[in-house]
Amino acid sequence: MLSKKTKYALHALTYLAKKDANEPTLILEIAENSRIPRKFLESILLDLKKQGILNSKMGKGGGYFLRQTPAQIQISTIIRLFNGPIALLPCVSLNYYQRCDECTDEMTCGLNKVFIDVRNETLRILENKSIQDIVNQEL
Amino acid sequence: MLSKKTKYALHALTYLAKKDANEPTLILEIAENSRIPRKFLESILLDLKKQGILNSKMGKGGGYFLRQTPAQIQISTIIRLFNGPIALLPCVSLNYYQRCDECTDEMTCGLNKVFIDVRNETLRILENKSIQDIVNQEL
DNA sequence: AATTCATGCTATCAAAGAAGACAAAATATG
DNA sequence: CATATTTTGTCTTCTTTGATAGCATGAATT
Repeated sequence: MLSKKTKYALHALTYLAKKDANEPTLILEIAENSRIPRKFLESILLDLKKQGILNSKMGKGGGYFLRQTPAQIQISTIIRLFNGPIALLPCVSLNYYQRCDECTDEMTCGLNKVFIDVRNETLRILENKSIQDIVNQEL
Repeated sequence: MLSKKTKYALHALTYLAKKDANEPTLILEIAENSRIPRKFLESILLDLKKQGILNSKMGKGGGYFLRQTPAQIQISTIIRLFNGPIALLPCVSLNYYQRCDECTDEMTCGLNKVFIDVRNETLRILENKSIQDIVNQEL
């Protein structure tokens, strides 16, 4: 399951995607409309900024706004960022690979093989979904 | 990601699937060969027994053995049992449904719609995988 | 000076992971 | 038949980890 953080991130991005990308939106506005704890949301938006997905402007008239188009922001990217690996086992993760302690030899591990397969198919699905798809569903 | 418990369960089942289903296997044998903490494994096997996937025999010559064929044991079943929902959001889970607090109206939530889609496709993959598939990979 | 983002720290809570002690059941043996 | 041995079953506790959330303070812009 996705963590709340991930869900909040997706909600916030969807909210921003529906607004004019040239007008910064206040954190507070996003927080209230998307029902996200304000302080928690701050750290989420900051992470998104560091990843180049959002940009922000300080001072009066400031706020956050999209730096990429909604169609460019893949859901898989957001999940990886806030939820970690998409793969179901560390030993089959592309971006967060880690050896399994139990497993002597990955070459002969049936679990490994089967879950590489699952990962590939899952990625095919998730990489075809973007924030734009979420927005489209809400119209 | 799958919990260790889930991974252990899959390993243990794979181990048992490779043995004669009529001869009970000792917990200790499974634990050592699959590198699973013994006591932790006990509780896992017990859960599998309660679900009708395994059966056990006490006393000398006792142990655990499969009650279903490896092909009958779907990986999705084991994941649900030890890892919880397969869906990525509580509001799109078939077996563990829960409303989202943030979300006023599921009908208009774009996230909901998109992740129902993801869930359906994920299930299509996982329900086609069984313990037999893992065993086959190891031969 | 007011507004807004940026950063770091702390507290809380729940769940996962692991291990020990003792109980119950089945079998073997004399 | 009685008892010892083997093996699973149950219960309890401990440690570790991660998610969630809130607070306090600093820095930048208008």
